Amino acid sequence: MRKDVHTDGIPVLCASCEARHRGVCGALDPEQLVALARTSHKYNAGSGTELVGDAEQVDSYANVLSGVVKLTKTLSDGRQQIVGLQFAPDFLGRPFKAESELNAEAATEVSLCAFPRASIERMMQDSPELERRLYRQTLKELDEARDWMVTLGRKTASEKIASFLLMIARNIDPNAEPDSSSARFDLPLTRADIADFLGLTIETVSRQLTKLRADKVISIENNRQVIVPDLGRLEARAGN
Amino acid sequence: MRKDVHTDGIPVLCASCEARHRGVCGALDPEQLVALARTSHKYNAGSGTELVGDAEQVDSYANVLSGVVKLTKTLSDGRQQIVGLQFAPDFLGRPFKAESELNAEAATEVSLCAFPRASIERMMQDSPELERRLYRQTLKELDEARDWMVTLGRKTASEKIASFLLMIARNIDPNAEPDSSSARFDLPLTRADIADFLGLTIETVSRQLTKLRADKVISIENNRQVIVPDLGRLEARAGN
DNA sequence: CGTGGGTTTGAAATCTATCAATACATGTGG
DNA sequence: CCACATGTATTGATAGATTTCAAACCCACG
Repeated sequence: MRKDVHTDGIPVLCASCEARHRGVCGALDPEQLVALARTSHKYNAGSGTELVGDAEQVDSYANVLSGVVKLTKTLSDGRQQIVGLQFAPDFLGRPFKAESELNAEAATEVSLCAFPRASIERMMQDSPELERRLYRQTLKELDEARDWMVTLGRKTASEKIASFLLMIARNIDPNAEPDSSSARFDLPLTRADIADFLGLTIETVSRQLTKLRADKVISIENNRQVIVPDLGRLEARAGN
Repeated sequence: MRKDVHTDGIPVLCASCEARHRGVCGALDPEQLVALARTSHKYNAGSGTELVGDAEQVDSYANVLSGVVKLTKTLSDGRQQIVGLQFAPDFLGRPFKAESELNAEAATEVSLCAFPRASIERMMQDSPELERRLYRQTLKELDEARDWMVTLGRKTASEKIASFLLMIARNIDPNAEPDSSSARFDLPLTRADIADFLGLTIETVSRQLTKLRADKVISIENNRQVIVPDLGRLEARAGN
């Protein structure tokens, strides 16, 4: 008896995985997927868990299946900066380098699908399509990093906050109606994280959020749930 | 008669080109090099020349052969941020995207070797080695961008200046003795450019340079030539 | 009901930006 | 070769934004 053609040969682990479509695994044929899945394991990590340490040997990469991972760098005196946020179905890892230059930490509860570094690097040799997907994600991350440099270097505190909220809304509004003019979501970051992302202090973040609330651009429930009734008005404050 | 084996089949255009060794062209065999060279042309551009405009269709990429190219982004009200600097033998271009998201401008006199976008993208199909070199450069740029985000978000004005001088010293000290403890170079950027790179004003840049000079960490001749007698002392001010 | 993490709010201090004037370099023409 | 003009850089005084220090608040949780 013939199995459904679409799931024929797809590992159970991958059957319902978002990364198989939009993520890097989309580059793999069923055979390769089986090979990779054999060495993969899915796991969850609580908010705050360190996934990769700075200056640490990295021997496994992962796909983000749900939740948010923050990438941070820390100066010797403790000042910290978030240099990247990863959402599902992003690939987590820096090919061609055994030692991490940054810290990866779960910003929320996260679910990951991890596989040995060697598996991916071997598979990259065989599958130009896989390498190309990884390359494209890196280009996307570079675009995002450069956009963020403008925010860090040239925007005011209130523009930074508005830009941040917009970025989050675009990445995690669950009911992702393409061009809805409103949004509602849970902040995946604490005030301290937001401060580290924007190059501000906790207090400044709090004050600016309060101001946006006072101006009725957003409303906040339980310190976490954000409602943006009109994304256009928020965008007008992002200073682009 | 047999030609010298090392230059056998190498196009004249490429014979003395740095990009053929350290740059992306190093990925190409002589045959491919000939094919690419046929559609390439070398040219110079004076300081200030716009090489690629924001939101402009891009139909050619290039290698930087000498000089410095700055990549900038501008907000609608004119605030500007430099989001990347490219030195020889960097590759200039953003594969997989027809429209530029930023502005590329000659920061000094530059010499470039340009080729049609289509040539490279076609050649990437055939040569995984070429694609890999481009991928590696993108990863390097991403690493650099993330380092710079820390500088923009978390360092003080004087740390920013010290970090900037160190970065320049590492990239363009002509007599590149690997681990010399001193350096001497011409600043490739004006005070205004430095300000746009660091997210500061021109006055703050000037004041911090003056302070470094007063503290004898650097000396400056003709506003351009910088001498760093002890790179260690400069590094100590970069705040890493 | 108290404890503690995370958040908000307030007042003062600090850093950088802004505004304004002066100095310096480079290149031109007399 | 010098005087002048122009763009660029330095220096000074003041204003403003964000940080720092401190205290109160709020909620989730034991």
